[in-house]
Amino acid sequence: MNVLEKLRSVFGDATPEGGDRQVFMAAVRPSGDPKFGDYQANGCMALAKTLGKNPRELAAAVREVVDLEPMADKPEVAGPGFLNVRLRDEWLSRTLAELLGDASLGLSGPGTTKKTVVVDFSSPNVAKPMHVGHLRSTVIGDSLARIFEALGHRVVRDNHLGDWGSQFGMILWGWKNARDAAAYEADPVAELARLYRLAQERIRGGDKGVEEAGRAETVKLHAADPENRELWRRFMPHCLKALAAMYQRLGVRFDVELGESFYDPMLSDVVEDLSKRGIAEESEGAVVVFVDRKKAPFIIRKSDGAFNYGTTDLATIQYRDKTWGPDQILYVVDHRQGDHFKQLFAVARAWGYDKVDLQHVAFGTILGADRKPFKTKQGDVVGLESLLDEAVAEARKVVDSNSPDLDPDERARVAEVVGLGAVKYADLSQNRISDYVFDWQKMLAMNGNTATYLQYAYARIQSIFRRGEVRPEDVRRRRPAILLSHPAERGLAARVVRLPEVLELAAAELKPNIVTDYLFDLANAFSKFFEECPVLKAESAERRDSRLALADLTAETLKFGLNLLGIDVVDRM
RNA sequence: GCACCCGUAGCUCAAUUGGAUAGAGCAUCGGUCUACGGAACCGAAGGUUAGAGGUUCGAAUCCUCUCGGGUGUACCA
Repeated sequence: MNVLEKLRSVFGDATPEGGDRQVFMAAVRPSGDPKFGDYQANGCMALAKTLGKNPRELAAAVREVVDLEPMADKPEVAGPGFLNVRLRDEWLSRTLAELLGDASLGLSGPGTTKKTVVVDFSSPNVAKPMHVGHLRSTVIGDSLARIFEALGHRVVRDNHLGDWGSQFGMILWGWKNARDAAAYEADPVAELARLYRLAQERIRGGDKGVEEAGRAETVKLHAADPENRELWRRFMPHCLKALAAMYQRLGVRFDVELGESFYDPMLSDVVEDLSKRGIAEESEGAVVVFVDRKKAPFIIRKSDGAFNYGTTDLATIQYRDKTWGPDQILYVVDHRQGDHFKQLFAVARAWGYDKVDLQHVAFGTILGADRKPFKTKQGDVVGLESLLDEAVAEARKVVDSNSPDLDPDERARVAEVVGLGAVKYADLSQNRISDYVFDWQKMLAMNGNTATYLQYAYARIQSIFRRGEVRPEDVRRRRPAILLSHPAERGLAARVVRLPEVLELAAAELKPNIVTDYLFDLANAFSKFFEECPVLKAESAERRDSRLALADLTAETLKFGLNLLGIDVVDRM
């Protein structure tokens, strides 16, 4: 049950004469301050102006009409015209009791209409090891996919691999001119990465020869040159295997991994169709679409006849629309491609794809402490593998010192879960468009607003059940009455029931940090409860059962929420 | 030059999109313990939301200008 949605509909029915129901509903929201209750309706002030009435009187009138039974008593009119709602304890108790046996924690209700969403994320270039820059897209995209799935939407996770671009031309050049056969034998991906870096360095150093040679290799590859195609086919499995290993460690999966190469056969048709419809035109030898005459056009065929990523992206939209008929396509990509997507979406709309909601889920570049793009001291970008290893090693130190009683295998497992959780959470708990300052300390932190804090709260709850020799399933089956006489109990209860509305908001805003904020708040409320309300030594059997139930619901919510962030929990840590 | 993004506590970030006294974490200082796990809890201090105007019941949020930073800007992806 989505409490906010329910309240919105109830207040919607009480919209004053002449007011906009939608606007009035949207003005219902959780209270920022508990002293104003649990939820508040703020629509009266805005309406008062358009209707030419006194906002407090309007609020008083709504108060009389609105029917909050049995969730709450009549709302309270406060300030200039706020309507404050406080959920009834009996209602909260009953709702929690229902949640107790519900594996979906209240998400399985009728809810909003289900849609199909394609999430295009991670999308690394193959043949280059993944680095910290790939983390954001991978982790944010995975989390958004999980959130939409949890809400019952149909999700297509698509890894749009960069397996066809000019970086392959550079590798081909490197292979033909500088390969180390033994190194390739030993570790193909490392050798290919070395060749790529070598080519890049030469080009950056002003070597026009390498630049042209690389481009020529790319053209040959695209033109079905047998040798280059053969090399591509040889390299790809190694590259994909290395990527798959990384995704497995991260716990990220895809439904499809259709790279740029997949769309290659469709590109000439795309250009032809756009030209035939008069959307594309020739300019300076290239085929382009002018989205805005004053600005640079969107190029779909270069003057040398080759296609570029804009063409591929259009073919991709066409394919996705045909294959899945999505309502929404999310592109989880660095904000520096904002202009590209703006143009791409405009061209797609002109082309007829005006029903699908195309969204660029942009995020900031990762910077070092010096505010320049993040590098190690050696000048290389930090590899994702070594970042994860570092985080896990850091976690291992803490586990070793705090829990020497766990056997080494289990400590290793806990360290992996805690370390990866820390890294993912550091990325997900902040979702600003502005650039992101990479900070080892923050990445590896395990105090405060971190995944570790949430995992710790979970482990403490499991510990209660272990110590009390109680099985959570038994508590769930008993469905004890939930007593909310202590403020900490009530605070916890009011948060547990918010999960569905939080997920809806996170999905609407495309912001996983809404989930992290919620979970941190929940864990905080639990810590307070844990300090102030003894569970196993509660003063009565009824109270003990009630608190066990509250603890179990909190644990299940934490586990569920962390899972939506791609983060695991452990029973002991 | 033009376009877009950003500027919030010492640092890293929130603020449910115009709501009530701008909140967290880290760092600093002080407290809590025979504990159902101290990877915790409580408290203090820290702010003219870059600056100046404007819009209105109400602005970190919207508008204008100024200052500062970032990104993009015709054949890389």
